[in-house]
Amino acid sequence: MQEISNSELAVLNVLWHHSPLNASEIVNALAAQQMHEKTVKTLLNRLVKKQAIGFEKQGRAYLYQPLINQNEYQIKQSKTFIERVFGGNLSPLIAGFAKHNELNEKDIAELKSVIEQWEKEQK
Amino acid sequence: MQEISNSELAVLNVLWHHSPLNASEIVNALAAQQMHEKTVKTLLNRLVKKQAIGFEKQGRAYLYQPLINQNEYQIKQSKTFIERVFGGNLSPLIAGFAKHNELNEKDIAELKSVIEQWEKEQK
DNA sequence: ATTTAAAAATTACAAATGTAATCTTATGTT
DNA sequence: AACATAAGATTACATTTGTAATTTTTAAAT
Repeated sequence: MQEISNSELAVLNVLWHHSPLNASEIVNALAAQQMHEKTVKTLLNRLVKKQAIGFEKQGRAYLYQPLINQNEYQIKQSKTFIERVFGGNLSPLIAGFAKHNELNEKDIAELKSVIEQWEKEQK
Repeated sequence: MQEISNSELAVLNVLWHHSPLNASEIVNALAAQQMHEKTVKTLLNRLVKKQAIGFEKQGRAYLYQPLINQNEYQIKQSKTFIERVFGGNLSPLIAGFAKHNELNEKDIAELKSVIEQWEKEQK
């Protein structure tokens, strides 16, 4: 599948959060990001063309829903990002966040739990 | 400053690894990624225009070096990425990596050290 | 000094992207 | 049934990006 652009992703994020939704509901959800209605419609069309979302007719309107899985998308993008920006090493990202005080209590707790889980699985 | 594109970043990464370098040295470094010489030259020009790199003349050739800091770039991009893809939460990224077995011994060790460091600083 | 070859500068060009406006069509209303 | 209106479809258009080719300049060799 073709790449999903940044602005397309904003639309997709809405549908990952809650779906199905019709176009005007999506427009409303994106009003905060001051994205114009016509722009959202364009992006919906492009996402359909890219087979990232699908729809079914509901009266005059369409009901859209994602066709790709958010978690899969996230992990794939993460790998690509870390490859591109960090040469494939994850930990510099974490270290960078730590250094710039971007980590909070909750992050640390979750990191610990991830580590614990990982170690359990290594048995 | 304008955004740095993916292919531009590949060039910039070479210079972050070692600089200053002249164009043909950079071309050589990128030969592995089968990037055409002319393409590299174009990207060097664009990076100069974007003020991401600078140069000084050395004979007929230019010696290029980065003008922006890699760590700063990395943290900024990381924040943007995590905002865009994970809605701002770091830990799902790590958890995702863990779940897909993308974490190795070394990553875990570094994560632990980051956590330790973080806790020390919270005192 | 001339020629040449290598560097840099300029130009090219299609595809993707951001951002809408306009056109067409189907549906709800009167 | 006619019509207004709202949805979706199509068109628009400048900018960015990937990927080079062509042109111009200039230092190096003879």
